[in-house]
Amino acid sequence: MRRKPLETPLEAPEFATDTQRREEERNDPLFVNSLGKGLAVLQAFGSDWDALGLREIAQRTGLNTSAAQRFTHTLTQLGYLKKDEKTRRYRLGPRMLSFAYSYLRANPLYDVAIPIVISVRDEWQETVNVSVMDDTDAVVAIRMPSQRRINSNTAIGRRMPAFCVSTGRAMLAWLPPEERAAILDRTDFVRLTSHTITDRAALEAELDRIRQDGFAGVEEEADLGELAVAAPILDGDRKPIAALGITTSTAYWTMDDAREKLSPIVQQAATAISRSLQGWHGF
Amino acid sequence: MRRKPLETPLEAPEFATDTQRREEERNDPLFVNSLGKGLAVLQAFGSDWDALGLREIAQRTGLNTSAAQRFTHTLTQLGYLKKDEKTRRYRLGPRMLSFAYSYLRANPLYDVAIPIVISVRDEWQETVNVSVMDDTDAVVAIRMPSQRRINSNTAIGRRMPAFCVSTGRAMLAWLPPEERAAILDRTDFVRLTSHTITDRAALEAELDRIRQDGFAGVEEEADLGELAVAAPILDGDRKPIAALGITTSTAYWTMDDAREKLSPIVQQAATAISRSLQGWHGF
DNA sequence: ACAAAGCTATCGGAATGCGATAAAACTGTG
DNA sequence: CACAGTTTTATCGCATTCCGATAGCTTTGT
Repeated sequence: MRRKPLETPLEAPEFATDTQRREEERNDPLFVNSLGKGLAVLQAFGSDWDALGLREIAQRTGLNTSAAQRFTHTLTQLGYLKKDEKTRRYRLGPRMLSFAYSYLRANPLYDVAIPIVISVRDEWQETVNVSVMDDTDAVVAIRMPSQRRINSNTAIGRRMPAFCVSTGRAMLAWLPPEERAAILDRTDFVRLTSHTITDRAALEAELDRIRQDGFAGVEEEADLGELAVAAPILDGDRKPIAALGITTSTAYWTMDDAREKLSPIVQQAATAISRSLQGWHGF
Repeated sequence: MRRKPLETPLEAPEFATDTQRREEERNDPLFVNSLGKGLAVLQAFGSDWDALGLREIAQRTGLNTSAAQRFTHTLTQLGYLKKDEKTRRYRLGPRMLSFAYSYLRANPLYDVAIPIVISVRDEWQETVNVSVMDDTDAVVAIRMPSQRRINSNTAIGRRMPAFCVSTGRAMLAWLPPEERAAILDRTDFVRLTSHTITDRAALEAELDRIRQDGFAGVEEEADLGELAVAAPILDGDRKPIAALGITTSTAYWTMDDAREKLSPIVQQAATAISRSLQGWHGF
């Protein structure tokens, strides 16, 4: 509500996909609709700030009031939603955080990456994060913000289109060609800032360059004033399962400086993590 | 394995997670069972490390194979689970992280707490976290680990019984008496270490002391070798909605030192956050 | 104060999820 | 490599469970 809506993306379209997908899956006999709808209700809280009323939930999910009623009721009973009895509005409950815990604990990446992320952050006083791939998006899995660039709208779990962020590009660049192509086929090349590369051919050329350089550098393509470099984290099969990036401000760094000083850091950190991840195979 | 169909199949399906609650909700006409079961499947991944097979999921959730099949299928379709086609086992997908993001972004606590948490951590080189209350548990919402005490089994979303951790006690101590009592009634006073206070009367006395002191200090009651102090974060109604704590090691600190030096820090930080949270009312 | 909007409660009907079962795909053992 | 044991996938008829319309109730706004 009080956040600058500059050129930052207002991520609305996430639910639209769910709706149409549900439409297709109508005659999948194994698909449990009720579950899909219930989860859609949780997703409806996606990127919004304040609590939602029943009516709003119904609108966002495309459910009718009765259905929204049943699902919010169920989710509240189970502790996933909290209801303010006074305003009769709903919020996500802290239980939602525990899903993140389960994910992180199950992933050996977390254990090995955390100490390295911390030491890089402390040494360079810059924000460090590790992201993983989810379909066409890069999702932040670990984040250690620096004092001078906190940017509280980026937190663990934030998803950004992979094609325009440094960690995403690092992963894309190391993907086998056919997988890369498949993801780019599905990608919506949204222009998040005036600097965003939205031409697929140009992006593919950039990815090849990244692969040669050993790291990805991105300047103001996702957020204005932001400059980031990232390197891929590879599993036992040499497939990119994550990427480690340093995010900083154009106020402090030029891309040339970052290439020279920051890129060796992220490469070194990422390969150190990769080394510890031999024997692990992502899906 | 097949069951003998000789006996009359009186309501067999029961939830491993919460059997009794399910029993009550049996005749709640608004409760959507399919959603509850689907979420139980996600919870089944809770505290376990490696991927789960269909059979294991069925066992943990108390669902039969068919049901487990339908729910894993649905969750996989929607991207919440990832399936390894080779081993046919399931893992949580990165999408689970996004729930945490939604929760954090919706909570004004995050924005105001993050900078303060960071500066305390950097100044004192100690692990700082902010936890919130969920029923009888304290759940970590923000965590900035220090170099020397990383403890990767504590991460965002970890839930611990409130009664035996510093942040939990800080919140309990500032709760209105009847709410405090209600929570303690439901609490299972497990002995996590030999130091854990498991006597309710003793705990209540300690909570009163905490209330007077203005902070909670806990030594080795949840984890051996760990020492922590915490202070409550209050909303506009002066109700505790969270707590800020410093977690450190008994190798570096004695409780006396911590009381003297660390407790003013957490109290100061927590009140600073509380001040910014005037006008906010938790549920 | 009075509408209008939003939320809660109820209910009959039928679509949808249920669970048994069988086939298929692995796993392990000699 | 055959064979038994186990886990996963696929199919299907039936009844349970979810659906959505509706009406009554509570809050909000002017």
